[in-house]
Amino acid sequence: MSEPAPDPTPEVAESAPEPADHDDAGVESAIDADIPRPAVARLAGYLYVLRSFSQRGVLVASSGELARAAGVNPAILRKDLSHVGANGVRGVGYDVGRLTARISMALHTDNVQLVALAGAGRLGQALLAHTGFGRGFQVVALFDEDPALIGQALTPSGPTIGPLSDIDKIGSSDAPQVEIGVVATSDDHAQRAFDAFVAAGVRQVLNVTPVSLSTDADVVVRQVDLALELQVLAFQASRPSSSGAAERLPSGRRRPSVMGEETVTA
Amino acid sequence: MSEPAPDPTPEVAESAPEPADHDDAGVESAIDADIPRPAVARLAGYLYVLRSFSQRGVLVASSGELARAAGVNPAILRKDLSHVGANGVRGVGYDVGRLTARISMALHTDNVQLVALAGAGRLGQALLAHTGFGRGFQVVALFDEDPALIGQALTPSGPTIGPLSDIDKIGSSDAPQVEIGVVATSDDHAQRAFDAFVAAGVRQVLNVTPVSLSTDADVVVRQVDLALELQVLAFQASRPSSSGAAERLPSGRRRPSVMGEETVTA
DNA sequence: GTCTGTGAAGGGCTTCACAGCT
DNA sequence: AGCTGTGAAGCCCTTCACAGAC
Repeated sequence: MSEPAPDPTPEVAESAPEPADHDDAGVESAIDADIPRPAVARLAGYLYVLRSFSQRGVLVASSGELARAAGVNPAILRKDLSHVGANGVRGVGYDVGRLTARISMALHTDNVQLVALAGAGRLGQALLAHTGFGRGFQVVALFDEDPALIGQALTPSGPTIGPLSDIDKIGSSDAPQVEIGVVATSDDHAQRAFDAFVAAGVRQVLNVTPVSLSTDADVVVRQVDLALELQVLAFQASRPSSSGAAERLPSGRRRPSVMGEETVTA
Repeated sequence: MSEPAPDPTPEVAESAPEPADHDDAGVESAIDADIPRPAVARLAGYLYVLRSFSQRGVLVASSGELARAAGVNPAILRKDLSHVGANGVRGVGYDVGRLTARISMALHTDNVQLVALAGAGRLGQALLAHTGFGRGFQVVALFDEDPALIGQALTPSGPTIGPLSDIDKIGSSDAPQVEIGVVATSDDHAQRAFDAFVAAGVRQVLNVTPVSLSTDADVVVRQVDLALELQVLAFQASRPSSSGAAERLPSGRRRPSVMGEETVTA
């Protein structure tokens, strides 16, 4: 048996103006936050898959279909969904709209989170573009040390870039409460921007610099280093690829990981 | 999916049959590639820490110092270093220069790896800037679909941007052998760029789009999604911070993870 | 019959703790 | 005494396999 038409056709036909229909039939059970961290990362990925399914007009999907689209094992997908109290229909599958709503609620993506971004360089701008999607984030403050950038606005309706010394202003009572700070500055300003975020009361920070930030405060820091990912990839290149045969695979074999997903298809 | 040229030439960059027991100044012992994936990611991070130590004139560092700077547990740092055959001096610590060389060799960072980048937008440019450091990567090919970018060069000495349809040219014999492909395009071009990379013989791909790439070929794919990281961070925000007390910590308490490092300092 | 939900098994990684060298 | 290197314990997560609902 071979792969059932891995459609190399053009991407999603944009001719499906699918409204995001949120119909929850009394979804109420508040799920505990005892979701394993790797599962949280995967659940966020399922949201993206579900969105594409919805745009294609798919109303119901089985765990197998979702898993293949997300590049994970069907069993772990079902287990992940069980963490958010998903209600699939046996013998049928999952309702795409309802499942989307369920995961969004569990990940608190249904409420818009306010983000402050330190570092408006290329990486910061890339992040700004990716968050603007509709994923539940809104960048309400921008900071940078480049004099050419200070005072400008990257988006027509977006905030004006201020110097890093203005980070403390997001802690003032009249300013909107920023939930997440992103450190995308140059390496030598990363710790300083981070300290300012902490002083301003930000409790979660995404650090996209290679600098390891340190603090005494109660802050959750998540670090993503693109160059480090390249190094990890380069190392795995040198690993022997197991059996010499195999050009085709009877069933997709994937090896997922926390977030730096490693999908070895062999 | 037509392989223009199968890979009859498996290039074994390094073949080290037997570990050498004697290592004088010449670091020679070949370490087996049985390094756990999370350890590889941390080792790459240690390189960054060691570089900063070296710049500050530090010649010797203990596992405790290195671990604090890297934000990890001292025990796991020692175990990570044991995987690369590190030779620390008991009662003293590690020689910064020697340890750097040792890790670089183990991660194959001592040899420059050639990279092809599809997608020269903000994210691609950010990656380009980060790899240019001296981390052992060189971007030798750039591709994008934006007519305004095609034909231009982002760096004075860098390659000229070509259309995505030119990706197959990196597979030609006269072109330099690209080891790693990076997919940083818009979502609707990601799979296409990926397929082109695979057809051109690229065996490792870093995917920084949220699209889950699928293939039948023997390719290692690593995915990093910045927006997904934000969602994971936002979720962990809502977790109860365990004990209500704790403003100070007697000893650093860290919770490391694979790569999306989560450092809860409490 | 199909597909979900989940207990149980299995594996990998982190942490502990201590032996051993300097 | 101080610090490294490592076996062993423990934990978390993934995978398997099957009972149960439609």
